[in-house]
Amino acid sequence: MLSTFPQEKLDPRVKRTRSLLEQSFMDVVAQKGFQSVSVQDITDKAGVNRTTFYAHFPDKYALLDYSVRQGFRQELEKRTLNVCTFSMDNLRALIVTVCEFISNASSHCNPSSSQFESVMETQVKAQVQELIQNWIQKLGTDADPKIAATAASWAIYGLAQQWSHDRNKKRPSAEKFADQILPLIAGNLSLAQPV
Amino acid sequence: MLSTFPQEKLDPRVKRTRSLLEQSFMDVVAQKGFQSVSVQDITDKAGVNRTTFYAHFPDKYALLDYSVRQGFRQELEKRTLNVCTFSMDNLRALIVTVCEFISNASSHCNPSSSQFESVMETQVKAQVQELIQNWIQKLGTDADPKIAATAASWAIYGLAQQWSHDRNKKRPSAEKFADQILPLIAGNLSLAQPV
DNA sequence: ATACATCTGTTGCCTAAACAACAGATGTTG
DNA sequence: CAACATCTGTTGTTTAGGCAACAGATGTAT
Repeated sequence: MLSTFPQEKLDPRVKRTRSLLEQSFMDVVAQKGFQSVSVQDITDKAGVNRTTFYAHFPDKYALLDYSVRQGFRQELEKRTLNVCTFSMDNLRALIVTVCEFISNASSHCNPSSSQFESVMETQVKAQVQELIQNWIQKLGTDADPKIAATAASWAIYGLAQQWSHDRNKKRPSAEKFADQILPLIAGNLSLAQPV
Repeated sequence: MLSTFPQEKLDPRVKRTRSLLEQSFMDVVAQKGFQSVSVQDITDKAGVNRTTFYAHFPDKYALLDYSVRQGFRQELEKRTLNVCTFSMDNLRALIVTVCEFISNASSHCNPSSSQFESVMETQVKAQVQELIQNWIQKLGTDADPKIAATAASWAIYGLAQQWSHDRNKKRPSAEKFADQILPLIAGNLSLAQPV
């Protein structure tokens, strides 16, 4: 199994605790909003001691980071995009994944603070970039992987965000939208000049 | 809060582990049947170390006991039958609970070994008896609580089991059936002669 | 302003859970 | 039968998590 995100073998207790905190965090944030949630709220709902929280995360902002990162990672794993090589179909699937992830997050989270959106952007872009860079390197073309991956990840995120903010009745589905911008993004990948 | 089943304040880790084992046990038994399931199967699915299992239960038979006991207890708690006094409505609700619990268990568990049914009978009857005995004692009538509760719990379980085994198209709903046998059971309670 | 409550990080001590490794039982397959 | 695998309980050691208690920050209502 070669994965872009090789998850080290963690103590089952650690996996369990983090998973409990993450799930509880999602629930309680959806209910009270991010800012007004306390560490106590999170650990109470998770059934975990408050001290244990601080053994894993410095504060609730770090848990926000972690949750978004894990959430997006799981979406990639669902579609096995973490264990594949480049293809137009996979690139298309990646774009759809980003669109839907942003869309779900902003609808599900209440109210979507700028805190939240900033973390979303950072984490999602970082993972998209890492994935694409990995694709290009395995292709062995003469494009500069870092340049191309950066451009593509920013473009994808920007377009996906614009799409998700679009409240127009005629907004296309995520799939249609992905088809529409696919050539543009693919261009980013192949046209990047090596340094 | 006066409850028939006062649950001591347990270490959250203990509650969590037992709950994980119980849930995993239900899943894996429904899938492979009780006899062919190993302790390893249970702990693997639960994400718990095998050694930890033995810290809580001597063997899988003990977990079967525990799971059935807890399962039925939770059904009682859902309907707040663990924190109430006697009334015809509550007695009716108790009968319905037993009927549905047996019915669900035998349909959900695959295949329902005699092991399993025997444990069901023991655990459910014991709890029904305890509950009814408690009701009678609080009433302060001259009926002998132990005698009456024993008779009633056996009668309820026997009738509920017969009802659940009934494959007739005209079998009444649990509620209708409870109405039907309610006078008979109530008679058990009031007519028990003191020693 | 001040008293009261709640939240935040942090510490030291204790207990539950993970893990590896063991011997013995059971069980299948050639 | 013998070789092999799998399961069962058990032990000793290490690590994560629970808990009580702390000082300081923030907040809020009188």
